[in-house]
Amino acid sequence: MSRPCPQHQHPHRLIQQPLSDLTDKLRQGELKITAPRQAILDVLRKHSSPLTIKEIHTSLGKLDCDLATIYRNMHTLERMGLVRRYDFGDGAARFELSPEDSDAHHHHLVCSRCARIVELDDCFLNEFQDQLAHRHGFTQISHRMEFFGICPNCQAP
Amino acid sequence: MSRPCPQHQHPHRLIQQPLSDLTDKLRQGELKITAPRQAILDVLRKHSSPLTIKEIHTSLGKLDCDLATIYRNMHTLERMGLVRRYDFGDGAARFELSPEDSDAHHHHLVCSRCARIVELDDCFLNEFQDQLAHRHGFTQISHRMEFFGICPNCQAP
DNA sequence: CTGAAGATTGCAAACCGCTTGCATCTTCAA
DNA sequence: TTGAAGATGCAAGCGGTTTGCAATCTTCAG
Repeated sequence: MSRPCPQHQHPHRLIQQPLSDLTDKLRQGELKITAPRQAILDVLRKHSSPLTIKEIHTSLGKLDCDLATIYRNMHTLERMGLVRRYDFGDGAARFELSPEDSDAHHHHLVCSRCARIVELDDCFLNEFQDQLAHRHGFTQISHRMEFFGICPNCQAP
Repeated sequence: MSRPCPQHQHPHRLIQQPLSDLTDKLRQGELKITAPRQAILDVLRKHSSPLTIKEIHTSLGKLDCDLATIYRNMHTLERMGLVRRYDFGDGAARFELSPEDSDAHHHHLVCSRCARIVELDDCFLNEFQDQLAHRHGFTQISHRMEFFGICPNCQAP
């Protein structure tokens, strides 16, 4: 199934692309380069796991823009493929930068107590998902998968 | 991976247990047998795929109980293991009767346009999930997985 | 460099699914 | 039959998210 190669454990997490890269992508998408936009992308670049809107907002610190602005920007950036949205079932969407390889994706192991997030290897479901689509006549197939449990820190001593 | 045995395609969908069975389970759980409770279970027994609270409410028809009552009951029934909760990411929880084999579970293929739901075979992730828990030191591991796509009916003609 | 067009923002109000406090009603064991 | 525990209806409230609108900012052609 997935390969537990240690070097591959967190491959595309700390995304290294220079800011100019992102700026270019914004321009390509006919998006204007605004302070909130840049700051949001900055925050996401600094974190390795998905953040909620609130977390993004507080991480913005000095540049304290409106929540509605962040919500709107996350939609825009998602539509452009720059960020990816996750839903861990606690009622708040989370976002992280898309990996450079836009076809790749991965899943998460989330602690139900402290919400610590472990990023897993690249997904191994693509082949299965294609079979499924074919069998049931579906197109534009995709999937969501998350794992939940109690992380080592949260297990009673 | 999963076996596409046609007879097994929708094995535990139409749950056949007589109502008295459910009644017994309610009693065991020290739950009182009330009209809304019975009606909700009735509605779930008549449907093969997960229903939202709204759908349950309108399906109740004549017995038009309060939404809060349904919400509260779904919690209770879930805690008792009588129903299972699903989250397809559209912001509304969905519920279906638990299969008789309470260890078994399955996943869904959901049409992103019309919300048609295809019930899939029993899950094949248990082994993988256990490996994952062991590798990362997590306990009480569980997972969610859903597939999305455009169903045959919704594909442009 | 400037101004106009259009995108973006902040603010406030609204929305939606869901939860909760409270008074009243129902169930069920004794 | 009766009363305690549990369940319901109603209305208010909550958290995450969306939206209408007027003001502001980015961009680019001139």
